[in-house]
Amino acid sequence: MILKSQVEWALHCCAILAGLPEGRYLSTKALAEFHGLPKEYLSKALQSLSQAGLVHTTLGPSGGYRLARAPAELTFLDIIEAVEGKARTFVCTNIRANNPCRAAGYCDDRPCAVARIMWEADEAWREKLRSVRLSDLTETLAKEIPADLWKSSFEWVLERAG
Amino acid sequence: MILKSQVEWALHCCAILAGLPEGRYLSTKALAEFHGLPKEYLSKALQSLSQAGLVHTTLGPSGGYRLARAPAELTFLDIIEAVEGKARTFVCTNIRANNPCRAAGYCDDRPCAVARIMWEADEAWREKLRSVRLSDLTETLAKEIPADLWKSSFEWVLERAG
DNA sequence: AAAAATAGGGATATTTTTTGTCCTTAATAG
DNA sequence: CTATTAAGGACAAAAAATATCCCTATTTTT
Repeated sequence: MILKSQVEWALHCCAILAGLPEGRYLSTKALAEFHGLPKEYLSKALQSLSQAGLVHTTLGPSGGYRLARAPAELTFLDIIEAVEGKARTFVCTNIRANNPCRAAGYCDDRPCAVARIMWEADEAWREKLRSVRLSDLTETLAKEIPADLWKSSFEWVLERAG
Repeated sequence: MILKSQVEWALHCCAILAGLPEGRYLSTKALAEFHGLPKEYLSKALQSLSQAGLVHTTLGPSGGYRLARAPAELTFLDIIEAVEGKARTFVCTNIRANNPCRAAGYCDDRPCAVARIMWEADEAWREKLRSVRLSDLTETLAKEIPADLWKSSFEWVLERAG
C-alpha cells in the first residue's frame, strides 16, 4: 500500500505555489521542469487540485496555477485527498457475512469490529495530516534550504510566472 | 492507496485462531471455508503470518495453524505488517534533487521536509495499530456477536481443529 | 486579426501490483 | 502406505498506477 507519486508531486508543487506573489500564475511546464517530472502526467495531478478547488487557473500564455487560499489555510490532508481521493485505506468486504453458522437473512447492526479499528487508525493518519498546514512546510523549508539556493529557486520561478 | 484484502483476511483469521484451545491447529481449508475465501490465496496470507513468526504450523492431517503468542501479545500492527510489509506508505523520490538551481554535487543533510511530515503521519497510523491487541478485538466480538452465533461458530471451528 | 501558449480532458498504452490458480515437495497422522 | 497438510514456485488474470498523445476552448501577445 503506497501513495501515488502524484501525492509527492502535488505537495512539492503547492510548496512552490505558496511562494508565488499575489496574482501571478505558474504553468505546468515550469512546475514539471523545476521538479524533473513528466509534464503531461503532472498535469493530471494539478487538475485534481483544481477540481478540488485548491488552486485557481488561467489559460493562455502567462497562464497556469496559483493557490486558491493562503498557505495557512491549506492542509496536507486537503492536498493529499485531492489527489488520492477521500476513500478510506481499509476496505471492509464484510467477510463475517460468509460465516456458515449464520442464519439466512441475519443482519448486522454495526460495522465489522475489525473495520472499525482499521478506520480509527486511518482517521489517526488523516488527523495528523489535517494538523499540518502548507505554511508549516514552507516555514521549515525556509529554515533548512541554504539561502543562496532558496533565492535562486525563487528567481527561477519568478522568471517563469505569468 | 488501499490495503490488500489479505490484511482483512489475516485479521479475521487471527481472531478465529485466538479462540482455539491450547495445542490445537486449524487448517487453511477450514479458515477459507469459514470466511468464504479462496483457499490457495488465503494460504499466501497465512504463510506471511508464519514467516513473521506470528503463528505456528504443523503438517499432515490435523495440521494447520495456531497463534505463536497469546492474543494479548499480538497487535494489529504485527498482523498488518506481516501481510502488507513494513515499508512506509509514502515513498520519497527526492524530487527536490531535480531543482535546476542546485549546484552539481550538492548533498542534502536531512531527509526531505515533505517526506518527514508524511512519515510522521504514517507513524501515527502505525502507533494506533500498535495500541490495539488481538485480545481487544476478541473481547469486542464476544460482546457484539449474538451468543448463539458465537457458540455455533466456536463449535464449527472445534469440529475441524486438529 | 493571427499566432502562440495554456488548462482541461478524452483515448490509449505500458508497467506494476494485486488477486488468484495450479502444481510439486516434504512432513505428519492414522 | 495413504490421505492430508503447509510451503513455495510458476504462471495467469484483473486492476491500478504511470504515463503519452491529441484535440478543444481560452487567453495573451504580436
